[in-house]
Amino acid sequence: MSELKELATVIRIHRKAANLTQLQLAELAGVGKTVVFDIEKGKETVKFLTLKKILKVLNIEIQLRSPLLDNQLIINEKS
Amino acid sequence: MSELKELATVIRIHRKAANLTQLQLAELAGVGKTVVFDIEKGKETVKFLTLKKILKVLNIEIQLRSPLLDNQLIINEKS
DNA sequence: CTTTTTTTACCGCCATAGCAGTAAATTTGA
DNA sequence: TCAAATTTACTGCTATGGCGGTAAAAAAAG
Repeated sequence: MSELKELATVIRIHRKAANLTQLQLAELAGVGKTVVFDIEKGKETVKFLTLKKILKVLNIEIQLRSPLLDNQLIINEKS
Repeated sequence: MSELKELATVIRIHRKAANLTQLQLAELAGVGKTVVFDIEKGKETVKFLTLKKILKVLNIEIQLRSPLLDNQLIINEKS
């Protein structure tokens, strides 16, 4: 399973857990319904900002990790 | 400091640590030099795939985190 | 079963991300 | 100091992401 398939799955699982339809999630995130569908389908070329809007609604954080980053930086925890 | 400023900073720090110029990083990632500059400047509307290409070169991993996923991690942790 | 809801899919349109080229600022380092 | 390297900053162009509308599958509810 590819990374973005996993991203798609993670989003779908969280959306279901939140008891939201794709349309509801899109509206809450302030994006078009097409994007939610595309992301859950595994589209790789979505805008990072758009993805973040959706992840925020679902309370999913993006964390950057690397050998250099001992303290992991959470980059979408606020705003 | 905004989230994406942090992302910009993380990328710059890793790029410097790898001793790469923006142009070299762009070429290694297979993207245009403009994008590397824009991201390090804090541009919020970069494509997720483009960002991933750059992060990959710098050996930075994107990790999704949420209460739901954390529980899963803890459950599966000591297998 | 039938009806309702949700998902999948496709459509044209618009806004813009990404591109190379260029050149000016800035930094580096010899 | 001063030349080279790098970064910053524009440009016009092309490709495409995101949009709502629509409607057919698919799933859920009754």
